[in-house]
Amino acid sequence: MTRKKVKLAYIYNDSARRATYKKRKKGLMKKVSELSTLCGVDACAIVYSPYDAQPEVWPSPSGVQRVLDRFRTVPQMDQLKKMVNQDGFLRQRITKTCDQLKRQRKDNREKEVTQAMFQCLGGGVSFGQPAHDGLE
Amino acid sequence: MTRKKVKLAYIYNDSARRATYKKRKKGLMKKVSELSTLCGVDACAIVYSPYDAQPEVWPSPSGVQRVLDRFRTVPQMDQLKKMVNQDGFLRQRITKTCDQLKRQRKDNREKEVTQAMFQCLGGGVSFGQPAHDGLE
DNA sequence: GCAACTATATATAATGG
DNA sequence: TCCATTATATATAGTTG
Repeated sequence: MTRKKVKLAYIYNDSARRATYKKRKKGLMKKVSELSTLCGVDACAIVYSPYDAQPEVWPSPSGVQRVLDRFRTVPQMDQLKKMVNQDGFLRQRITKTCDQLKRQRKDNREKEVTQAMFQCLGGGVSFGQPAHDGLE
Repeated sequence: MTRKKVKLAYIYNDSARRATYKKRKKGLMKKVSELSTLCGVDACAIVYSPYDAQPEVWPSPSGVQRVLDRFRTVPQMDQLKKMVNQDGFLRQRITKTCDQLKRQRKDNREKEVTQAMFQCLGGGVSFGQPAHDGLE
């Protein structure tokens, strides 16, 4: 989004992907915290990556836990599916997306062993914004 | 943050707060989806507010559920790390990770459905790789 | 309230050390 | 690799109908 308009697709270059990840994760966490602060809403974000041994979270592990507990009680999938099935345009879009997904799966399969090991071997605990318990 | 640099604090004016909420929630969801797509990471966001009956989530309810399940295992992992038996730990971790991977794959249909909705309903963003198998 | 529409603040891709 | 810089793409506060 800057020197050049980036294509919204998986970045295959390892170092470029990692660099982008670091920047965007930071930006995302900031956005969540701002939304929470400005509007007084309960929100959280969780990101898993091979770069962080622990998931990056906002606001704090316990804050996330609270939001998660709340989420568990809410059923909404049925409604979403119903909405989607009604729209032909969406369906077309989904079909197209599905093809891309297949290609991605193939790629992922090749990586998974390495990924699993990387996760296991990865280092220390690190959370996004430890000090701030977020919300309101 | 535009015509004027907004102070990062709760917006007391009801209508202004709601307007900001709507705009920023949309922007946040876009950011999460972009991070996930560009970097191939597993991520989710949940926002509760008085304006939406249901919590706003990304990517899909079940996708969020999966990330949440993963999150809950983290403290356990911390303890495991301190244990001495590296081999045992690694093996256990890999097994667990593979199981998660299976669930993720099974789940991708729903994920892509929600992403497609996000794209179509939310506006013109086009994803090159909407449903990613995550876990990298 | 909502959907544009700007004008501006921010986020960030590319670059250089 | 990480930082800092910087040029540009995006996000969004304020405004209007």
